[in-house]
Amino acid sequence: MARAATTADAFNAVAEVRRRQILDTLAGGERGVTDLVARLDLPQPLVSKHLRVLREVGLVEVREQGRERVYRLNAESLKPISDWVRNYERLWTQRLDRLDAVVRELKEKEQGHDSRNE
Amino acid sequence: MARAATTADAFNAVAEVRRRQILDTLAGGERGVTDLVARLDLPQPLVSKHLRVLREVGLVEVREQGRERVYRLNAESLKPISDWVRNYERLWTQRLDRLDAVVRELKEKEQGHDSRNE
DNA sequence: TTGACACATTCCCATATAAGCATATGATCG
DNA sequence: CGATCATATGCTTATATGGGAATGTGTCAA
Repeated sequence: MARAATTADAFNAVAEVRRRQILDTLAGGERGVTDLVARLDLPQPLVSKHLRVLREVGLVEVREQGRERVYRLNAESLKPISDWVRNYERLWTQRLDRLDAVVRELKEKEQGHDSRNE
Repeated sequence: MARAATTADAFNAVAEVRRRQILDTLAGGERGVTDLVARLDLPQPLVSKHLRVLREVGLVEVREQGRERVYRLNAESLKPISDWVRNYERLWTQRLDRLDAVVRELKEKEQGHDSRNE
């Protein structure tokens, strides 16, 4: 088996930096393709291809306006990623908390008694 | 150019479901490879390969204990993902808020006056 | 109708993956 | 030392990607 398709889910779609850049740009509001091309300084076909992937995963939606295609972000599709990663945030903050605790302990020891081992 | 290497960053490493499962398992505590193999019901070489990718990205760390290699999670390496996605969480909660507002407005209209168009 | 504009699609290629299978490496025990 | 356990690595194959270049498609204006 090869790697899962980029269109398999949000995780795979978002793994590509350019696609994240596109989403970041769309977070600022709807944009036509030409606008995106200008802002990202990428060849138009490339942008269109990435947009297609994002569309297939539901991360963006299109609206036709004359001869323009206005893309907009659909942030909800990022929820699976958000949900998954949230369970881990606890872990590194905990770790920092514990570090804080250790630091406090050390300070108390330092002030209270003599230092056992320098 | 082909797709970015899976070892390019956490985004790419985590795109693979199996690798996420491994991380999920390690979130419950350190585990040796054989233990992981049993829990995930995957061929050992496959697990080892995935672990290597995770190691190269810094998502896990190893400790040698006799002839065992105990892997542990390094959650901080998920921070880039967490940081990136956090900016979007706002967007869909906002959207829900706005929906709430719309619903409230509709209810008020419904109760206050007659309905213009059913 | 013709031309310009806004996008999407197609073809091509270098690259590298995930998984399967076999085998190598390294530590431990008798 | 030889056998065994615990992991890692090597090799192969099917698959599909991102990007480049060229071209197709649909819309609007003159």
